[in-house]
Amino acid sequence: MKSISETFKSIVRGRGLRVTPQRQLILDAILESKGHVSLQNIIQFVQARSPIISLPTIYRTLDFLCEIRMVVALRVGNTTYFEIAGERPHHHLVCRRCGALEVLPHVEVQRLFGKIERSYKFRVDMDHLGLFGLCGHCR
Amino acid sequence: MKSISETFKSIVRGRGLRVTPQRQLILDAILESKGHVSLQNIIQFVQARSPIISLPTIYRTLDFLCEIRMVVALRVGNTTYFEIAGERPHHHLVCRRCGALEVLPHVEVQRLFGKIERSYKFRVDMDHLGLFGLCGHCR
DNA sequence: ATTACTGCAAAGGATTTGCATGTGA
DNA sequence: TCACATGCAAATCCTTTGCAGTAAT
Repeated sequence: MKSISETFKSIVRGRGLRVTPQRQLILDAILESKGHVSLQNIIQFVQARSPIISLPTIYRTLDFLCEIRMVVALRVGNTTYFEIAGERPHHHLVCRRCGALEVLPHVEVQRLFGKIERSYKFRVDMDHLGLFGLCGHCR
Repeated sequence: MKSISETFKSIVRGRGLRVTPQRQLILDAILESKGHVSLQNIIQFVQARSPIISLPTIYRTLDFLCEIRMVVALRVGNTTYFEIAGERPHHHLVCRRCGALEVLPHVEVQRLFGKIERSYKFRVDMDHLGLFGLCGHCR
């Protein structure tokens, strides 16, 4: 089983594109987060390690990672999060107070989506939901 | 029973503030929509009728209407919608194809929120959800 | 007569683009 | 070598702000 970094290199090179230190570092920022990172945190992470990397490169690289389907972008409220593509669909519970994100599996929302489809003839097809509220600690 | 426009005038004057043609026109844009209007549609509506009204005034007035609780703003994806405050909480089904918004009453999502509270000790407190998908016509 | 509200122009922040240079394959 | 990727600077988009003039009460 190849590591995600290896997979990344094969995908990129397979397309005749290039693996650069910038791309690796930005991918690392997402990998090390074990879950999801906000755009702002990625920028901090990257610039802390290598202040030379420019903002346009960060934006372009994140677009690039999404295009090659290594990464997905999630909009939750005003914040954009990035995570390694994979275990989708799934959802997040976002604490308003402490900002913690907790994963909510898709099965939990399937009943609601099914009910909506039956009652409203509307097929909800969201593969990510960000639900705000208060977590156990902050209640 | 007073009309919404009358209510608006009393609220505004009651606070020592002023009813202006600009504010009335922007409120009309929301009232005539029978439901919800996007910011872009409000701008179009207003500027079609009175091109003199400036963008800053539109933004300031919408903030103002929200502050006095006549109107609520909803972010659905990248778009901000405005509607007359009132029957909340409630939710929207948004068709990806035709853009139609359908109302989803809060009861429908209550079961999910309750389940989440029991299983995850997380209290979801969203009073508006925008659920994307395909409506009956566009399926 | 007050003083809140408006319009204009300009500032602001976040993201994107053009172009010359640098660099991975 | 050669095209892709980067960095810089500038452009863009949407929204907000400062300020002097206008208008509602």
